[in-house]
This record gives sequence, structure tokens and C-alpha cells, in this order.
Amino acid sequence: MFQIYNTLTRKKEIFKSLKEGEVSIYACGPTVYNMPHIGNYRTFLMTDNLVRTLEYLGYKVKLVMNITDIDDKTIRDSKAVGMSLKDFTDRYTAEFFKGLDMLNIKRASTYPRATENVDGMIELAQKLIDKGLAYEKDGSIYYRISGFPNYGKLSKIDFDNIIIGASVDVDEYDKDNPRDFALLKASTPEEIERGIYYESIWGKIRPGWHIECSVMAMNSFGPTLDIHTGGVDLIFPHHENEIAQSEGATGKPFVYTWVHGEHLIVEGEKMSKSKGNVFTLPEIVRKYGGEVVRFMFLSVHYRKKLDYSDAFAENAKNNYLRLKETLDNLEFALASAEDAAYPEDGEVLKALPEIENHFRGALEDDFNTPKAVTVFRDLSRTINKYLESGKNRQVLEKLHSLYRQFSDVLGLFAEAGKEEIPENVMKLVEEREAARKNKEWAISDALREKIKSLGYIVQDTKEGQNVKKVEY
RNA sequence: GUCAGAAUGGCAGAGUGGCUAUGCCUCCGGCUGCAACCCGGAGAUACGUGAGUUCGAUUCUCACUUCUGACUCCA
Repeated sequence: MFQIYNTLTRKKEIFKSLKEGEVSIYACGPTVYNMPHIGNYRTFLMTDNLVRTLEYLGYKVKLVMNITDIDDKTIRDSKAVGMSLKDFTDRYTAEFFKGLDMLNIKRASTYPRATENVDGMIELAQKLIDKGLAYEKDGSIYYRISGFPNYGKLSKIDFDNIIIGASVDVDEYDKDNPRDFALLKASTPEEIERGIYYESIWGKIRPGWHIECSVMAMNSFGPTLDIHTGGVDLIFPHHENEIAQSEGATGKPFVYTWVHGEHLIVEGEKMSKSKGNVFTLPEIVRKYGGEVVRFMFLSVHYRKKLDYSDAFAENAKNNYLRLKETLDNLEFALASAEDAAYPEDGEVLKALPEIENHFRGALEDDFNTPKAVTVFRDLSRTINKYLESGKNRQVLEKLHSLYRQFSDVLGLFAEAGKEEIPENVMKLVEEREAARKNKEWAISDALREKIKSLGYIVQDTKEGQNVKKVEY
């Protein structure tokens, strides 16, 4: 039974999908205006873990993630570098996808773009106007918050207690109520000159930010969906506004379960440009490798802050490599497995179902990946122990299949076993083999050093030399 | 001010109403020609403070302190 924490109720709830066996998820994707940083990816990875967990538990998952390719920031920054909006956002969209691959994040079913859904936004705005929930002012369309009594149900913000001035731009005299937000914005002369506008009955407009998600989510799934994900900072106002737009227009519940990922901080502080502690994904991946970064994120629960530091990354790397080592050694052992039975076979096989139950239980509990990782480590130890002396083919295959199942759910070791050892290295290994046969230890050790300098490590086992690439 | 979350050993970080993982680090033993990997063992006064519930709390409740975040573009 899958349980998941719902921001709407601030409780862990037993998950029940609208359609038996199927889950619809809408995830707030990137605004493509710069290199995404590791914090952005933590949130995307959270959604990936949720998807993988649901699939592991037998659901068919449809994930839709939007790409915001038109908003204040994309317009501003594309101009600053003298690019068209499209060229500019295409560039960062490509970067975004590269990052997904670095972390082995599964692709969503679709990635709708805001610019491709403006018609739908105009329609939705019109519908809200017809219902008295939106109004036009100076060519822009605003949502009338006072018309939607449920406003605030997600964020639980008491708007009577908001310090006006601290939170609301008092200069926004063009709205009826300072908290009303823009659905569509009148294009400025400059935007029009750059071709950034769409025709409407209210004149030339371009989308605000919040409306795109309501439109794309409902286009993909209809008025109601199972799960909506995003970072905690989106709870207010973005997701609150999505609810107001969607439920205001349809009168139906928009989302049953809201899932929000906590932020990543750096050495105890929020990442911010002014502090100079913003890390992009490629920077970190270059240093530690994509899967180590993934593992690092997995080892902290998504509703807890992750305090990034070099020490933490190193820690994750060591843990990761240890688990990877088990897989390597297991596969190496498999190559020389035997059909004979070993005394420890039965004991190992008996332990597996329990381990598997623990693993499933961890993920069923609000997709608790750190707990799942611990179970993964338990399995690793069990395997290492068996490898000490046992080498029955059937047992090894069973261990391998379970280990692989776990690693797949966690999205780890995607490339394992695919690395080819270069010829020149293999040649040295063969030379070393000969030297070892003749007990020429000096030569053997020199060759080991040489191989190491080429980035490979050799381990001597009863079954011969095991060669592997040194990782980071 | 309102709404959240967090406080665990030298470090990093899970987790739990009664026994606290794991990794790094140090040491010992096994394995090895020597290593590496792996296994076993040992080390360290660890659960923010004060109350309460309880036979028993690090774990639940309340308060306090400190920190972080949201309330303004933000994953």
C-alpha cells in the first residue's frame, strides 16, 4: 500500500489513483533562461523517483512536464544577449535535457511548451472572465482572487496577516486588488517589436506564468489529475494560483495529491547568485559523475533539506562506489559460476524475500529512497558475503537479478557492464598474467602500476584478474 | 507577524517508544606473493534545552532556544 505526503492535507495519505492501475502526474518543469542548477535537478529527480516507485509498485504512469519558454525572465535575458526568444530558450531547453541524461532521469511522456499552448490560455482566460473570476485592465487579464473563496487552501496562508508592503508590490496600481495576479499580460511595444506577442480580442498579449500549467495539465489529463509535483517554493503563489485558475474554471477538483520537494542548500545557506554558491549540474557531475550526484540526492529524503558540500558529495561517492563494487564483483563471479551446490546457498536464498519486502516497504512509505538505499546496502553485504566462497550459478543469477532490480528502481548503474576495457590495457593485463604465472612479482607490480596510470585497476582473485575502470 | 521544516558521534548522514544504521577516519584480524576488493572485530561521553505522557523517549505532546525556508522572480 503506497503512502504519500500530500501538501494539501499536510499528512501522509494512502494513495489511490483515479483510474485503477494508472497514475497521472504533472510536474512543474524548468524555465529555460539559464543553466539549471543542482537544486532544480533535485526536484526533477524527486519526480523521477516517484515515477520509478509507482512503476515498481505496478502502476502505469503518465508524466507530463512543462517547459516554460516564455515569461519575464526568458524575455529579459534573451534580449540581454541579443538572441531571439526562441533561439535563446531552445538553447537552454537542450541544456535541460542534457542534465536529465546526466542523472539518468527517465523522460516524461511529453514536454509541452508554453508557447505552443497560448490558444488554450486565451480560452481559459475567457472562461474565467465569463465566470466573473477574471477581468481585463489596460489590455492585461487578471485573476480576481476575491471571487475564489478557496484561495489559500494549499499554502494555508492567512492573507489578513500578510505584511502589506513586505510581500506586495504597492506600485501595482493597475490591479483591482494587489494580490490579483496576471493571467495574460499586454505585450509591451518592445515585445511587439521582437515578435513576442499573440493576437487576442483584448489586443496583443503574451502569457503570464501561472496560467500555462493549468492549461497544459488539463489538456493532458482533463480537469482532475492524481499528482502534481514541484519545489516547495512553488506552493505559493504558483500552485495556489493553478488551483484558483483550474478549479475556478471547471468547478472540479484539480489535483488530489500535491507533492513538493525540499530545497537543496549549500553549506547551510540558500543558493543564490549574490552568495556565489550556485552550482550548475555539469560542474558537479564533472567532479563526481552523474550517478554519484543521483545517489547523493537519493540518500536524503525529498522532504528534507539537502545540505550540499564537498564532504557530503565525497561521502556519497564512497557509498556509491561500494555498492557499484558489489555489482562488478558479482558479475565477475557470474562469469565463472558453477552448477555445484554450496553449503551457504540455502541461507542466502532464504534471506532474499525479506530483503525484498524491506525494499518495497521503504518505497511504499512516501517513496523513502534513503531507507531503500539502506536496504540496498543490506543486499550488497549479503552478496559480498556469499561471494566469499559460494559460486552456484543459480544463486548468483538470483542475487544479480535482485540487485539489478533494486538498482533499476533507484536509477543506478545504468552503464555498468557496458564499459569496454581498451586493447592496450588488456595487453598489459595479459603480460601481467604471464608474469604472475612465473611469480615475477616485481614485473607484476610494475604492470599493475602502469595499468593504474592508464585509469584502470586490477584486482587479483581466485578466478584471475578483475580489471575495472577507476571512477572519479 | 503568518505558514512550514530542522536540531543525532570527529565528519557526513539514515532510523527507531525499550537494542541506534551506514560510509569516511583510526586500529586489529582474515583473505592476498604484496596489494586492491571483500569479510570479521574494535574505537569514539551522539540523539538542542526544559517539562509532560509512559513501566520506559533520542523517537509522541507542549514550551523554549537556535537555524533554514516560504509569504517578492525562484526547484
